[in-house]
Amino acid sequence: MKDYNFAYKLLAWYQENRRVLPWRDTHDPYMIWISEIILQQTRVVQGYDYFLRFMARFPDVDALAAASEDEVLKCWQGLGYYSRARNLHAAARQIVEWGGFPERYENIRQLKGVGDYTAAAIASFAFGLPHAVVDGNVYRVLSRYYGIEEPIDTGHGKKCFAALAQELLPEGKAADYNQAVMDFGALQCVPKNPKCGECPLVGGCIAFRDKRVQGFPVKSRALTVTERYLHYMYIEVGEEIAVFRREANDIWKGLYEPFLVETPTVCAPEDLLVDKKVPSFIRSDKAVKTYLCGGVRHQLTHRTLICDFYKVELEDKPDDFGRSACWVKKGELPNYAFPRLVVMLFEKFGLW
DNA sequence: AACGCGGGGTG
DNA sequence: CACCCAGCGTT
Repeated sequence: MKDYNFAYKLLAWYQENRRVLPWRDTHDPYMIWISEIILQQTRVVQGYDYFLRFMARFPDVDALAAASEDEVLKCWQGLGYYSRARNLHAAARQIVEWGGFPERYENIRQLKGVGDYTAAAIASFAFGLPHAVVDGNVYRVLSRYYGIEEPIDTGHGKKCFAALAQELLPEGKAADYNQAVMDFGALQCVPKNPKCGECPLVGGCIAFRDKRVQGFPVKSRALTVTERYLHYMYIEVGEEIAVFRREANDIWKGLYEPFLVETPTVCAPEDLLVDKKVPSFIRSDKAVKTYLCGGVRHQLTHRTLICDFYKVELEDKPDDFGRSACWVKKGELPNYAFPRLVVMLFEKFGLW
């Protein structure tokens, strides 16, 4: 049996409390697509300025498709989850090849970087199609209201929530309803200390009735944080700095960084600057000086990066790094996309 | 099914 | 410090 009460109370709340955002009140699929990718695992306040800059720099899908991947990543610098930018760029070229933005859910869903959530968001917001979104807000709101103990991070759990969300979708109101649940989760039914005292749905909320609001949603496993040990070598010859584009399927793929030596465990300078750990041209002798400038800890969601920063002084460019270097003039460094950690190191040591 | 992927805000 | 955010792709 369909619970119309839930949807209509939510829609009434939304009319009074909706956020005004630049990607709302438009049906332009390009604008909606960009906003949805930016907002994956990213709060509105964090993505807001990036959205405005991105639209100014790449106003339509042709502009995005014509750009280089490096230009797109530069625009994305600091936002994180850089595969979003790479996939966005690849998808733009796909769209141009198709001759325009896809208008059916199945075709939208085929774009790189577009999963079930984003396909439903674009389909409903741009084209009014009846697909329910399921994001972190929806998991929290539905699990609390209906008291669902099914974990949200298993295949079975995801299916259950997707089916319920779809069933709750009011006919002809997919766009408003989807926006309503997400705003409700972001503003009212927040993760910690939700505003149950002034909630229009509190009368039917199972979690509130059982005084277990903070126990929802249920997750089956916890995040594990491990450490990585990075040693950056700032190599300057004349006016030029050696930087390298990360190509591996690892953190920061597609971004640039100084010469990196990574060790499996902590490693002090006297143990690092020996044969077989670093290339010979970095080891200090009469012609080469390598010295430690300092260290920082950098916290990511799932990694603690323990990072030392070295300067290497030498007279000529080494002929073999074992990887392909880009020699960049100091003043040109801001044209390259760097991880936040590298930006902070450059600032800390006054290197740009 | 489980894991990897950023950065920042919040209590 | 732990947890979460308009999730997705790979293994």
